[in-house]
Amino acid sequence: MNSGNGRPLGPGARGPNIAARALWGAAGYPGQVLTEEERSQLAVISTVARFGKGELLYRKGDHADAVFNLIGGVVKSYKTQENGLPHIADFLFPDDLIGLSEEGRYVNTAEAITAVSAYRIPTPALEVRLRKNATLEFNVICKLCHELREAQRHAFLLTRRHALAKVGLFLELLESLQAGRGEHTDEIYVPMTRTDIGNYIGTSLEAVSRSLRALAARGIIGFRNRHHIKILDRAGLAAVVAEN
Amino acid sequence: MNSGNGRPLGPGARGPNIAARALWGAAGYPGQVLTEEERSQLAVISTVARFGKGELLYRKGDHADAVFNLIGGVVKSYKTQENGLPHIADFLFPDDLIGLSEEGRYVNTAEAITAVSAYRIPTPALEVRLRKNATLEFNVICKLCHELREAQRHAFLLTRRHALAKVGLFLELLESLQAGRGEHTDEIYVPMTRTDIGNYIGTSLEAVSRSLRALAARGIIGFRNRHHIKILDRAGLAAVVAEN
DNA sequence: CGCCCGTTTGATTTCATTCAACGCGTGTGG
DNA sequence: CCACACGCGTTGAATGAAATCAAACGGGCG
Repeated sequence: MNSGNGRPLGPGARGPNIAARALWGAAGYPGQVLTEEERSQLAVISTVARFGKGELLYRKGDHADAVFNLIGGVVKSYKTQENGLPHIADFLFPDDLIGLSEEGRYVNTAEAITAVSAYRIPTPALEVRLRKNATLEFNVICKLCHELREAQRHAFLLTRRHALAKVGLFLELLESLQAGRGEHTDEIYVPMTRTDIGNYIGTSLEAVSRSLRALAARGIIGFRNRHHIKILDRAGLAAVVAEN
Repeated sequence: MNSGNGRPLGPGARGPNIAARALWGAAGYPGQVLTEEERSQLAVISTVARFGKGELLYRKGDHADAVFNLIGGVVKSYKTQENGLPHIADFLFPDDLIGLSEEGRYVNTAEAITAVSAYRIPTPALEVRLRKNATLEFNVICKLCHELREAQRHAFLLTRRHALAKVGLFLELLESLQAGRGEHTDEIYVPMTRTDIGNYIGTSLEAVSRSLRALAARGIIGFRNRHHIKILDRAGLAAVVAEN
């Protein structure tokens, strides 16, 4: 089972699953914050949806009638700025929650970068559940804090002046996300295009390309192919990132 | 009463107060998310703390034993990067919640930009309250979503290439925050230094200074003094921001 | 096998950083 | 009461790095 494009579900159970880290508790907090019971509860009110590469999960401004909990695949969340260029706010991976809204409307557009499967959880049912189950709700708070920190890391990355440092930090970010999902860490999976990376780190796609090549030329990273990068010299990478 | 450096408390009641916006509900959602009852509950477990300009509320890495709910004054939340330069993650105003932690440790350092008064809410007591009161908890979720959107706006701002556009967006941001707090909107209060602004928008302090002066030269903004700016030409400002 | 999208590489231009000096206002001490 | 010093802000000139425009390349998919 689970032989499709997705990754295996969490240990045993089926149903929505959320990855986050402890807020105040001890360090040994598991990556998953929902109990089996809660996952089942959420499973009752949710459906599984599938999207092909390039398909939209929703559009900015749409009525926000559901949130999505990714099962497999990668999603980019973006908005288009006044000048027409897109700004990618976030890349989303399995066990992430997506569909943030403001006053009933989605604030970003979500597009599948790869084939995607996700639990679709209608917001009215979710809100009812949340108000009833304080523990579930607390876990959602943990997840939101987690995403808040991610957004702050993103902003932190964007203050780098040199494209080299931005790309380096981006790679470190991707790797840490991958590690956080419990996947192998010997190679970084880079599902998005150079253009997407540029729209995330705030540079032109050419600068992304040049930076990656420069890192490779210095022996800091190596390519298996366009979407699989290996970090060969961690200290060197850290140095590049640090010198801004 | 309330004649000190603080601003008046919310309508009538005393106790912690949180500003946020609706998630899924109707548009007519009030800026304040706590009921009188909840404010009183929180008041029981919290104390009022005061900090002078330049004083630290807490340091990055400290054991996170409390969160703060600002009553009056302005706080900057920052971390120092590898190269030694500070990055300001956030400016915090009255009714904001501050003291985000990861696994029991503060992730940023918080410093008072002006004289500050704040409710200090110990985390253990808060967690107990949250787990008991689902509505209170739901409101905290609203607040966190709000802050998440703010962080994404920050990242959005940081992708601007030209310092002029960054400063313009920063002014619009300050103004919208001010409006969200229900204060007058005819003049923007800019409590932070040029250096702080630079550390927030990712430019040198000189670029901030030059950009502000350029905006003034174009008649887009006007100065009453260093910390009070008036927007004279909104369309012009929007144009500057839009052309990246 | 050939097309097309994504990527790489190159030359020019532009803007922010950097280093440096000066101005301004405030608070302090003589 | 004045002088000075210090922090903060402004202004100027030179350097450097990325954006932009443009063209060639490669790999994957029909």
